[in-house]
Amino acid sequence: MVTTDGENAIIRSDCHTRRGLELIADQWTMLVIVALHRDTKRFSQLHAQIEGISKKMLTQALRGLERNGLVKRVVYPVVPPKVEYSLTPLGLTLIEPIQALRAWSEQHIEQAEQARVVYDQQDRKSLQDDIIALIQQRANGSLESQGR
Amino acid sequence: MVTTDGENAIIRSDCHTRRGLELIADQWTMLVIVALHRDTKRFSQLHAQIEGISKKMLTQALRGLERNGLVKRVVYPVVPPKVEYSLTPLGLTLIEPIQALRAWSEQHIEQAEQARVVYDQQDRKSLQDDIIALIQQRANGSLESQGR
DNA sequence: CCGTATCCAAGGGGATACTG
DNA sequence: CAGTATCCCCTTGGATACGG
Repeated sequence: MVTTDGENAIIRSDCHTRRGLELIADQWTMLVIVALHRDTKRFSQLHAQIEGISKKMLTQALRGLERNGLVKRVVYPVVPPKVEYSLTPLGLTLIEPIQALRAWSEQHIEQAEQARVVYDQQDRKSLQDDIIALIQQRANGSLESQGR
Repeated sequence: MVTTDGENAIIRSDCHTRRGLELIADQWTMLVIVALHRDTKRFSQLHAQIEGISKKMLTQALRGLERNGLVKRVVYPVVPPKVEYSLTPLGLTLIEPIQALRAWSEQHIEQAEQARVVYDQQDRKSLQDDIIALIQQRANGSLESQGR
């Protein structure tokens, strides 16, 4: 009996994939990398460019990227302060896989969101059904107690 | 004056990329997709295969994937219950970009983690320096108050 | 300008027990 | 087996104020 098995291997918590995901698998980190694609940027530029990110979250994402050698941080000792962020050579290697994700989003996100609409409609529908069934039950209950 | 500008465009909260990231950019979802790569799997199989995931988190990830049309859920009305999960055609299209991330991890994760060790060492070092400086300050302080 | 420090409300997520 | 429900702690993340 031949078991290729590769598909059923345990995805260990210390496998390369998971350690990789720990670095970038959140809502902000990949966006910061996208924003730094090609250009060096200042903190305030990034903050303005990524809609909705707070300073706290931006700082957090940048620190994580810097810590893992994906982003370089350069402080200019001037007043007012000036700090520039850029991708390191290692950080640049992430552009390709992230672009793949962006391309997927361009092509497929609408289909996924349409599926979601259908799913949520079904959800609401069965919720309604449940409520109707519940009302039926209660109605029967009061009829019974009236009957006795 | 020519401004290509493409690099400085605002990353809007409703752009395709961000809507795509909302679907999969967390610690578990992509792993579930990886686990379902090729094979249909039962809930318990997935739970066993993805080390460290709780039933709650697995359920949550699967519901999200199902909701967005990336995973198909089939319930067999038998005792004991049996539920099978598999990637939809749409879900299958995600394999490629995710494989790109896995490949990146294989190639680069060690370099990133080495950078992290260096970064953390520097952190500890400057913390030590700060403590030393603090002790110096206090020592000077007590000398001054003694002097008077 | 580029953050850090602090406070605080909201929710994430584990442990456990329970159901069909 | 495949979840759901509940409790509860602890983290997350926004708002605000402050510091270099």
